[in-house]
Formats: sequence, C-alpha cells, structure tokens
Amino acid sequence: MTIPTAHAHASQPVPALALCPNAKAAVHCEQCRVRSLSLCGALEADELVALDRLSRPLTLSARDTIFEQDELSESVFNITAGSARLYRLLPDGRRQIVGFALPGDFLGLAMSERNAFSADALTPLTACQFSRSHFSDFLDAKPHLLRKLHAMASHELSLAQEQMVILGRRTAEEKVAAFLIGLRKRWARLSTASVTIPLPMTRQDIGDFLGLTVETVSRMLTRLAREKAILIVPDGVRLLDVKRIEAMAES
Amino acid sequence: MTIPTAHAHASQPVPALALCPNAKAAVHCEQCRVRSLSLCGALEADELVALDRLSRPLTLSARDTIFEQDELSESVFNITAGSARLYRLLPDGRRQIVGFALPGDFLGLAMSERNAFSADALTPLTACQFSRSHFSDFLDAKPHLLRKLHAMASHELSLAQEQMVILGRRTAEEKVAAFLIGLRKRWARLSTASVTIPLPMTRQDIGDFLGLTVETVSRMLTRLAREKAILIVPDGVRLLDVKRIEAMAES
DNA sequence: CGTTGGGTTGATCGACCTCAATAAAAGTGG
DNA sequence: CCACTTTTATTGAGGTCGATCAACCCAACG
Repeated sequence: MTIPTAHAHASQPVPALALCPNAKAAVHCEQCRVRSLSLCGALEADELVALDRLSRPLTLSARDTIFEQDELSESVFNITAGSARLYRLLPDGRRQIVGFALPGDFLGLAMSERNAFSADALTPLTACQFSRSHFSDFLDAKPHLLRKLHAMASHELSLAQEQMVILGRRTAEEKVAAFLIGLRKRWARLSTASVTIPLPMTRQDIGDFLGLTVETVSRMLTRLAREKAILIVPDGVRLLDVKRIEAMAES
Repeated sequence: MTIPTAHAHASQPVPALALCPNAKAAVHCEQCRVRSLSLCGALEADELVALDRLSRPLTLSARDTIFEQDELSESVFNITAGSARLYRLLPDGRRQIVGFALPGDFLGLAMSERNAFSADALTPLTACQFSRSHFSDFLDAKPHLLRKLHAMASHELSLAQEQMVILGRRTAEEKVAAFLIGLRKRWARLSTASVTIPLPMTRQDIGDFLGLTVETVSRMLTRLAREKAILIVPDGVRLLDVKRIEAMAES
C-alpha cells in the first residue's frame, strides 16, 4: 500500500458543493477523521456548521502547488488528508523546508498578508479551504477559536525552535534520528501507531529540512539500516530499535 | 556609552509598587518608551490601567535568570529596557540560542504550561511581569489583545522560519551578515536609526545563535572589518557598507 | 598586579559536501 | 505490455569549510 492511498481521506472525492445545506454540512464535518485533532476540534456542533458553510473542498494531486512564498495570502487551509511540504527558496536556488504538513494541520496560522513560505502537495491531498477574510471575520466572532488558533501557532513555534536546535547544533546522524522520531510522533497522533513510518517526501526533501545533502541523508539512513536500527521499506522506514534512535535524537 | 546604559529605560529604578493607584498607573504606562511597539500598543487608556494593575515591575542585572527551560511557566514578561537571550540546552552542554529579546518584546507568547526555553538577561533589564493565570484571564476578557498576541506570535514564527533558512542553508559569512542585518532592523524600530548596531551578546552567544563556533564568528567579523564592510567598536559594530552586507545576507 | 572572561589568530583535522557513476523505480508513449 | 526517459536513491573518491586545539592579547576588577 502506497502512502497516497494509505492516507487518502476517501477514494470518492468530496462533492464540490460550495454551500452545503446545514444538515449535510454537519454530517460532512461529523465524519471528518481529523476534526478532533484540527482547529475544528475547538468548535461546537452549531459553530461547525457555520464554519463549514465558509469552506470549499480542495482536492490536489501530488506536486500541485497550494500557495507560493510572498504571494498575497487569499486563503487558509485545513488539511484533511495527504501531506505537504512548506519551504523557502533562496534566490540562488538553495531551499530550506520549514516543515511538513500532515492531516489535521492548518496552513495559515499566521493570518498574515503574505505567505511566509511556499507549500505544495507531496501526495494527493484534500483540504478545507477558507477565504482568509471570511475566516478572519469568523475568528472575530469566536474568541475561543482564536485561542485554539493561537495554541496551534504556539505549538508550531515550539517545533520551529526545536528545529533550530537540530539545524544548529546536531550532527548528521542526530539530525536524521531526530527527524524520524519527530515524524513518528506526529503520525502516531493520526493513526493507530504503526511500526512503519511513512515517508511521503524524497531524500532531497529530508535533506532540505535538515540542512544536509541528499547523499548524506542516504548515507545516514543506510548506516542506521546496516546497524539494524531501522529497516528501509518502500515509501517509509520501520523503526527496529526505537530506544537507540531516541538516544541519538536525545533532546 | 555602554550598551546597558544606552538602552536602560531609566537611571532611577521604577518604584516597587505592586499595585499602582489608577492615575499613577496611567502615567506609568503613558511614559513607557516601548508601549506602542509592544503588546500594550493594542490597548485603550482604560485597559492599559487595568493591565498595569496586574503587573509587577521587574529589575534584573546582567546574567540574571528570567526563567528556565522546562520549568512551570508562572509569569509572562513585557521587556521595557535591556536585552535577553533565549536558549535551549542539550544534555551534553551544546546550546542553541533561539532568539534575543529586545525592549518591547514579550516573553510568554506561547502561553504554555512549561517554558520551551531558558531566558537570561544580557544587560541590566527592566520588564513588566504578569502572573500567567491573571494575564490569561485578562486575555479572555480582551479578544483584541489576544489578536495582538497572536500577531506577535506569528511574527516570531516567521522569524523562526527565517532563522531555519539561515541555520540550514547559509555559509558562515552569510550567517554573520544576516545576523547583523536582522539585528539592525530590530534596533531600528526602537531608536532613531543609529549607524552603530549594539551587540550586547558575546561572540559565543552569536555563534550559538548561528550554529557556529566563537572562532568562526570572530574570523568572519574580522574579515568583514578587513574588507571595510564593517567597523568593530566596543559593544557593537558599525555598518560601513550596508549594501554589501545585505547582499551577503540576500534573502 | 594577578586573575578572569572575552576576543583574536594560527595550525591542523575531520564531518560533510561535491562530483561522478550506477542502480532502481516510476512514469510515458507506442 | 514493453522500450524509453526521467526521477530518485545509493555508493565511492576526493575536496573544503568550519571545527578543534592551542597560544596569546586585552580590559575589567578585586
């Protein structure tokens, strides 16, 4: 089973209704697998209906662009299935991936005029899309939703600081180990903890996230595999010796 | 003139009144040099009085601890004068500075249970200290203050992502250049843009911020000085060729 | 006036990058 | 379904940027 289908929300796409009747909307969100993990987890049933009325379903293929760095930010997104990479490009082509987005993640936490980074889909992806201004108005009417948004942004900030430690003060091996442990934790929230960690991103992506080259990432992974700490499988890795990997990533 | 006194809020310390009479409080905040730049900029006169009633003045010497990593977060702080370093320590002693706090900066944007990092004063420092729970209650009553808080957290997140690019994808020279340009911009908000950038932190601190060693930071600074791009002065640097430094830091 | 902490400079080393070749996998069109 | 291209991953050889180790300077300070 490949990553895309494994994490795709539904094989039949969500019907493209811009405005759902209330009843339908409620059902729509009720069935959402990531609701409790996402921003929507902060909402009551009636609020959920109101918010859903603002949403447009979005379905993308792998490699499709979600939005681009420095562009005016027209929309915010709540990812319901699939994964994405968030990155900044330097003028000379160097790239830094600032994060990977998984189901339940919200794109647009900053609610700022312009996008701080580009985002594109790593796999087929579905999301609820909101107009930024409509979402902002909704936020003004629901202070507890703003609190949740802020809590999520705070969590992101904390992850960003952890990533600074990884980028600035860890060796290549530690970086790769920390990456695997971090990703494992995030997948664990979403699914019944599988031993296999899906890796929807390429080695190049991992390198651009960790401040390494493709080759170094590949070498570190094969070293871990040679030492029986992990097993490399198609589109993922299986952690054979979690304790050891955690020790390498020791925070 | 040394950094501490240059940026100290007042030579006579704020009187240690835990509860100010309203009139005094209003005057107190009215005179605050960083009010418009800080969280308090979002408040009306009457709200300012209410918030000030929750605050305790805090005065620290250089090297004093503000709070420590992983400790329960009892307070949040609004820095009124002086500067601080925010950092995470690894078990083996490696350190990553995740940011420097200047006047107007708010410590506790995350409003989380535990501190994500340690903070200590680089210079004599004054701040308004708030109990986290009182501040949180105040926040519940003032949604627009929460919006401002969230806007500030978003800005922090954006800076953190920029720092990821610097840590992951820039050379030593570019890192130092980007550091100088970034700091210059932050000081510029605070004062009538002086040509001299104060550096209240040590070379070691700069290294721990940029993922470099002291020696490399020193070498890069002396190289820039040799090339007449900067002039190293006591407790700071003067940018002689801003264009050139900006080009090195080219975002 | 010795001590201490910060800063600079030099010599050497090594972790990771670069360049190159190959292999494996995933599209793509006939 | 099979040739063919393109993308991704792995592995090796060699080079380099920044780290490490070490010496020294200087200002602050008791």
